[in-house]
Amino acid sequence: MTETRRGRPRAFDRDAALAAATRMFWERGYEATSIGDLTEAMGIRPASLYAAFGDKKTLFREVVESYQRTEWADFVGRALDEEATLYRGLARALRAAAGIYTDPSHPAGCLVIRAATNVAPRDAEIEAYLRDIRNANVEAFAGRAREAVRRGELPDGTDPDAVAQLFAITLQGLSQRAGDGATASDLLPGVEMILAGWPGSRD
Amino acid sequence: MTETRRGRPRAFDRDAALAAATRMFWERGYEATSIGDLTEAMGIRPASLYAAFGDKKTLFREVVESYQRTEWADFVGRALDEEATLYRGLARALRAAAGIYTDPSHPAGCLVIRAATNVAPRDAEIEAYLRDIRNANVEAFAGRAREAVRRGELPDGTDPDAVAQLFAITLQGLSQRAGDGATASDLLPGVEMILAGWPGSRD
DNA sequence: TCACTTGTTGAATGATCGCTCAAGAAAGAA
DNA sequence: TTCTTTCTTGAGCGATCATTCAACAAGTGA
Repeated sequence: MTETRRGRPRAFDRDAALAAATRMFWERGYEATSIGDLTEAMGIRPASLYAAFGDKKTLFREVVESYQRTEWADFVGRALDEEATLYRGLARALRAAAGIYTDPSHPAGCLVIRAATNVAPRDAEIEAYLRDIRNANVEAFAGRAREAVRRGELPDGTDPDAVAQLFAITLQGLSQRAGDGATASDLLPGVEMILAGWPGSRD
Repeated sequence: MTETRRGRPRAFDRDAALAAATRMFWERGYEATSIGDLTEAMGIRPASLYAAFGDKKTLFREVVESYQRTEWADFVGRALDEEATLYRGLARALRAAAGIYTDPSHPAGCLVIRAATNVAPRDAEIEAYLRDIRNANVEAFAGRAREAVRRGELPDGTDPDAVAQLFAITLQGLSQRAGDGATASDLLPGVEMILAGWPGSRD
């Protein structure tokens, strides 16, 4: 029972505008993207942006939330969820990251990792917002690793936190290297070398 | 034969001011550090900064050059130069990075890796300046790895570029994790797991 | 002593920042 | 038609940005 909207209808596609904003933030980061950059990319004027999305910080949070639901970010969680063992999930995620982070059809690397690294004090909450997401992801990796140790997928005494940090270090490093122009074929052999150190079974 | 300086002498210690500027840029990055932030940290006024260091970009380049000569950045090259084998140099550098990047006595991570990642188009040359340094370092790693393969330190068929990317991915990932608040004891076990995959001799 | 050189001071430059507002336009409701 | 609601437009807000300038201060050289 959706009521008919009163008042003048929006003249632009909200989802398309959000996608354009996502691309800008992904490419330049939060602070380096100005409202002027956004309105130009979205094809609207400032007052329309503020009416439809709130202020810049609110828009950015909505961008991040929608980004995390896309395949460009969700591939990690899906790999860990869908594969039967931790090694398979982790290996699939890291190999996929080498491809996705360097895919030329969109900005390099991961938006959550890259978009708010150098930030003035006035935007410290945005920096913390992304950092909290990243650290929560590391904690989720550690939980998955503890489960794997319990299941006997890893040798006794293997440190689940070490596995989680290995994973986080590699993912964040891949994102950085992609931002520096590395290609998938540059990164994949490095990923394979890292996977070679895996302590347990590869099944 | 240093001539005596004519004119009014400088009222501040240029090296100390440069160190203060380094700290600011290291902590916040290039764009998020304003001239006002710098003059406050350096204890001087804008006109003195411009007289002594040129404009913001020139100051930043001098900061980066002096930073690279410090132990906080030079430890990588020294590890690779001083150790007899590539593995030893690489292992020493990565273990040291886990400690140095998280050392609470200075800002987290590496200035060259972190200080210009989200940058507006007007400062694209600064972004490129640091990226070129990083990519030149990767190329230097690859050269060192080619030499190691030639020397027989690594199994036949080992890809020197893969070794270089493994090294770069890990270093840049460590810098990122340190920026997110990870400690040395968080990161070291992850480093050890990565080193465990090394294909050749550990000597 | 006086010219010359260099550094410091405080104010001010134009540009850009995120954001807002008054006026008008386009829809449904009465 | 007229009222109400919502959106768009274009102009403009104060704040902050990097940078500069004229006036003054503190040294050296003659």
